[in-house]
Amino acid sequence: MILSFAEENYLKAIYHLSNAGAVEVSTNGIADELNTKPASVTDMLRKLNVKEVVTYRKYQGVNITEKGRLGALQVIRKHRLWEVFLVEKLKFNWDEVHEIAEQLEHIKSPLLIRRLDEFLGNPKYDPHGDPIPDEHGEFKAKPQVPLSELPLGGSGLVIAVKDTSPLFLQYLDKIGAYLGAKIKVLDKAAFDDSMEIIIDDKKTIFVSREVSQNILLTE
Amino acid sequence: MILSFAEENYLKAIYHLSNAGAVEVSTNGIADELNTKPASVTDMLRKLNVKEVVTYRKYQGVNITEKGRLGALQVIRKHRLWEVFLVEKLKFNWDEVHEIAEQLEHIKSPLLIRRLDEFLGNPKYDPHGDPIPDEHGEFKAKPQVPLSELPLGGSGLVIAVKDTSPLFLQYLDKIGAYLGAKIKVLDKAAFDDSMEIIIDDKKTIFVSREVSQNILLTE
DNA sequence: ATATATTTTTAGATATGCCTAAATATACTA
DNA sequence: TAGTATATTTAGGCATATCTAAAAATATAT
Repeated sequence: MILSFAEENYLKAIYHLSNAGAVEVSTNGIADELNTKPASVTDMLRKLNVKEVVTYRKYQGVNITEKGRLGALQVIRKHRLWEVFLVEKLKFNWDEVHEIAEQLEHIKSPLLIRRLDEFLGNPKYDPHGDPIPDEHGEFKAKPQVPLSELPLGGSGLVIAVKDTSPLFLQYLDKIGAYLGAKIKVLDKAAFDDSMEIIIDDKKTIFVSREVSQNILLTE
Repeated sequence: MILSFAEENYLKAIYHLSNAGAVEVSTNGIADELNTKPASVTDMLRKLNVKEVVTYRKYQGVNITEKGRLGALQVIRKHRLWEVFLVEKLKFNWDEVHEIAEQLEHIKSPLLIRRLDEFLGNPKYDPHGDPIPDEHGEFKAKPQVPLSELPLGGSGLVIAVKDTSPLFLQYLDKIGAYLGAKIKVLDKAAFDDSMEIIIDDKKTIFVSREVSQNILLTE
């Protein structure tokens, strides 16, 4: 099945939205995710429906099919492998790789990806802690808990980040909250859900709810 | 200056045709090179003319401008660096890399290319012996003589290949005419321009004019 | 349950990049 | 140099992917 650039991006967006809550994905939600207009989404959904990567009935939202899920996972696999390459081999920082990987993920060559995977030593996680699907779309996600849900006194290791925008990642660099860092909750403020945490038993800081929701930990 | 995928491909084709003979490039020549129709070329030439990467007056052929030449060289730089990456790092054979590099050459990120160049150790030549332009479009081509022009008894080292199609490269692999191999002309047949050669003082074979024109040597 | 608000779709454009068929300009040749 | 062949351009379409504005369907709230 051959998908265009644009089709791959829509599919990926629908996959992500499916996982982030309801199975039913809305036209507006996709438009938001992709910074396009709802009218454009409607057009594309009809095309994706014909290709049987989603099931779509107008006004009824859209569901990704198994075929679509596997297609999306292949694009995600490529994206994450390229991110590993950029960080591990080309010495990019983790906040610089997303945009470039958005381009690289559309390169069509199964052999290239197999060789790249090998060259990188078959990594299982990308620089943001997200799991890399294998050739069959299989992956194992480690159990992840947002920092925001930790109880007072609770602790865990940073295993992934939800928001991968440069600004957020740069902030994490600044406070030293790298992947693998240990975070312990010292205090929680009920009124705004901010918390005081200590990173690697060294640095004590306050983080807002916005931040604590986007840091994922293993227990 | 931002060029589209298609614009970059046209520019590259025009650059190659400019170098391979006349400065004036023909509409049909470009159509041939890109496997498109002359009518499509005419459309594109008008666009490229507006962007000032070529000078074009209808029925008068087209010339690449300095701005266009530099643009083309950047695409060529990316193409050749990716080819080095594919062969040196991902263990592709030299006949497998062209198509993939055709895709990779359009990735937009100056920083990526700078880092890739560094990672590869600033290579000066690609896997087919072609020089890699630097960031300013500068490169030094070694003097190249087609095998077909060598006199009887003459010899040289394979420094590049003109035809980079998989079939030709596989043929060269088969006869052992890798980059760096020594070739000596043992006999020349005037009637069909075929020749008998010896490769690395070991293997004697006959090659047609078609082949000898596409093997480039240093003297 | 009816009115209002929101979401989604349709209709009609636009831009890119390609095509075929026909017209026109240039080149070649007798 | 006239006539033919070749090269090039124009005209009109098509597909993809986007948009705005308006219409239609669905959701919500009193």
